[in-house]
Amino acid sequence: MAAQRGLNPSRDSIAEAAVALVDREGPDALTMRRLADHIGIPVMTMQRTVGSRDELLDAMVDRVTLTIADVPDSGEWHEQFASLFVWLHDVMTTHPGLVRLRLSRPFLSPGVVRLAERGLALLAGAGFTPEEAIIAYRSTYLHTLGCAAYVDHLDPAAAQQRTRTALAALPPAQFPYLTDHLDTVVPGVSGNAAFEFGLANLIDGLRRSRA
Amino acid sequence: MAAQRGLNPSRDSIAEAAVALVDREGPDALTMRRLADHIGIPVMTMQRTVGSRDELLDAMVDRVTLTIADVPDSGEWHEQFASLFVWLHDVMTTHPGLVRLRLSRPFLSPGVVRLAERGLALLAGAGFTPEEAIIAYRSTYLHTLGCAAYVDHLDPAAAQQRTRTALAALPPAQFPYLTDHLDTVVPGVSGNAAFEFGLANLIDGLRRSRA
DNA sequence: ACCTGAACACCGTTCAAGT
DNA sequence: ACCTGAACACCGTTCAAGT
Repeated sequence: MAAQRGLNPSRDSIAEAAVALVDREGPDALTMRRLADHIGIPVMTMQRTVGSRDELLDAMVDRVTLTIADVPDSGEWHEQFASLFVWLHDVMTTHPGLVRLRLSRPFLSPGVVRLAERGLALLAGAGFTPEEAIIAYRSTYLHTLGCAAYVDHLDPAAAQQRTRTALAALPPAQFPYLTDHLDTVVPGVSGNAAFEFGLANLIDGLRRSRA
Repeated sequence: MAAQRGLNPSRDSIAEAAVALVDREGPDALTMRRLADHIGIPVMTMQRTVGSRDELLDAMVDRVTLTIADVPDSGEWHEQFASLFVWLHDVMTTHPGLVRLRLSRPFLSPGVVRLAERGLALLAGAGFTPEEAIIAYRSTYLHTLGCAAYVDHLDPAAAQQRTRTALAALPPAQFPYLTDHLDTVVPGVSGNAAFEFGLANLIDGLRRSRA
């Protein structure tokens, strides 16, 4: 936890500690002061190597998205295309707070740029023009991030309970469907199944537009 | 701007001022103190009627999503279904900071609940089982919010410039597609066209699964 | 030169003092 | 009882004092 052998921790190891902190205690727990305390260095020493808070968030995304190379590049284009976004969704849901923290700016980390290159190249290989490819890529990309952003981190049970309470209080006359199907609707708020369904649906549409 | 006739502003009028503040100066500008100053009342007076910061955010979403009744309920189910999400996307992109501020908790405002009721009822009418309907609804819903969340608020030009600079610096050998199609890719980062494309694509898939 | 403590200008919320 | 000022425990970043 503390800096080893008196050496100041690197940008990447600070980012690692920050990701661990967010994973453990949620996005609101990430403050420069608290993180520095966790690592065991003065705040200003950390500030010096990692820059501002926004730059720390960049470093966190950099770190977390580096593993894209693991996605295989064999198989049909649509299978590879799907794998890319399953990978992205996995990364973002194993570190849930992160999407929320970084929503304000476009992701330009090496891993994400490589994802875009591979995704767009796959679409080009399947016959999409650049204009078609960028829109197809973008809609799949935003679908993935949208689903990942809505996964509740620390307490999904509490989120479901809040939803259930709110829906159960509705007047059945105006809300017949929601009140009738409460037990089906409430578990559905976890976005995971919705992601897979939407991704398959989107990619099916892309394939069909090529046939 | 100031409270009229000595009366303390209502929860809704505080929310109105808060939405205006976020529209004008972005999500980071929304603090309890600054908002109270804008309205012209002491912070604690505001706190009293609106509750905590999280409850203020709820009030803002409540206010902004009230107009769903305007969506017409005639036409084919898939047209109505599409209109619901176009409406949601419109609302969220005219008040961009809001999605980001409220990502942490499920939207349970009256307008959003009514959206869910109508959307799910439309799917049920088209023959989807409850289990199918909730997943279909959820993926469309998250796609919409995902696209809306990534619209950059205050300075889309700056966001595009940042993207362009990052992509232009890539080595063409490893990133042939991105460097070749820079002028097509960069404008594509605005999520609007991607939203419409993805929505049509998703709904086409839903229709096909019913045929 | 490098490092970092102290200080600054904030923040949301509690708590108690005013009426 | 209602209202709200002062205080508390934070926050990110600047600035200048240390070595």
